Amino acid sequence: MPNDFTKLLLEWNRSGNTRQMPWKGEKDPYKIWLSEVVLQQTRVEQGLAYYEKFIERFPTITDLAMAPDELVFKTWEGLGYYSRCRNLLATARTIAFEKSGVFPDSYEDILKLKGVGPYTAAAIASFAFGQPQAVLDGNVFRVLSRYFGICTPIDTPEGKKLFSQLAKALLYQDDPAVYNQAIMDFGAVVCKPQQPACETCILRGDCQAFQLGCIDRIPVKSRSILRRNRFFYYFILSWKGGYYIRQRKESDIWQNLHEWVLLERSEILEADAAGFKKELKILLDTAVGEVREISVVQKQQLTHQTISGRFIRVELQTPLPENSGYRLVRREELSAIAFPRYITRYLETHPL
DNA sequence: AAGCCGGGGAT
DNA sequence: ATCCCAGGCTT
Repeated sequence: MPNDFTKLLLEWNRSGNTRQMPWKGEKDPYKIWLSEVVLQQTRVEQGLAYYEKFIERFPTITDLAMAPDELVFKTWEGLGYYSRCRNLLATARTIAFEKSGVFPDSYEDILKLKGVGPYTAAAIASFAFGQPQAVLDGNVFRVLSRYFGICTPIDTPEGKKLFSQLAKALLYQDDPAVYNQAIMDFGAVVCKPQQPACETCILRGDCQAFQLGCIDRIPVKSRSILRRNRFFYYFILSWKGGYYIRQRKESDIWQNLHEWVLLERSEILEADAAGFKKELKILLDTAVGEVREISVVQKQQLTHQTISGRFIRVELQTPLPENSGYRLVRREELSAIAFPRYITRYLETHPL
């Protein structure tokens, strides 16, 4: 027998939830998994086009598993958190080639997949296989903390444990999939982070945060993130119609994506052609050509870093040495290679 | 347990 | 500017 919260939530879902999404009611675990990974820390509106594009290009998990890495990364380009893409591909290959294309159907086995944590495992288990696993995402944290007036920080082990138990206890056993979908829809549409629709909310009579007038202070988070400033100077070196790039490998931002010749500094550098030419010469330990253009300062905000810098176009007079770490690619090849947004944004206004 | 990993939209 | 998003991995 459902409790009051679950009853009210299901009532809202029946009568007041008009939210539509392509994966709603979907039972194919591949599509569920794909949609969930795309949507990790990503708004539905932002992820939607990527989901459609993946399904179109890779209709089955085997299609995805057999695809070249670069095509998959190119499809993911611009969505961010690129480890999701790397793990997506690894898991597709594991399932396609080691599990005969059969998606695991128990929560425990789903949880073992790369890139699949407690939330995604619960989502797949409930949506694709109807299992009684309660999802716990940003929406659920917010809805439950407000409704029950819980001030325990949600980003601590204690908070995670508390909300996990609560979510489990509230789950509608007769239809876990509908319940999970409903609570996330409710959090996204009604119990929003800012300016929630309390005036029309059918749960407000029992909502502790609303009754106490502290909606805007719940959920509570313990730590605040601090950002560091980094300064990237990208040299776009051209040689005989080609351009030098490399793939980022270090454990740093934008892993697996490509970039131009990078000079990183701890401060902003002026648009000084002679200065940049000198820096480049030191960086590559080789003669360099003419500096054609230096861009204005471009800035991008990441979660833990603020990237600022310039793009410097240089026409080489000799090719780079073989051991430079960079490879020469033709201009036409660049459209198949994945770059971080910081670079594609520049290219939008400064085509090669 | 804390820190790190993108990009975009809303406020 | 700040917050947050259908979180998960690494250290």
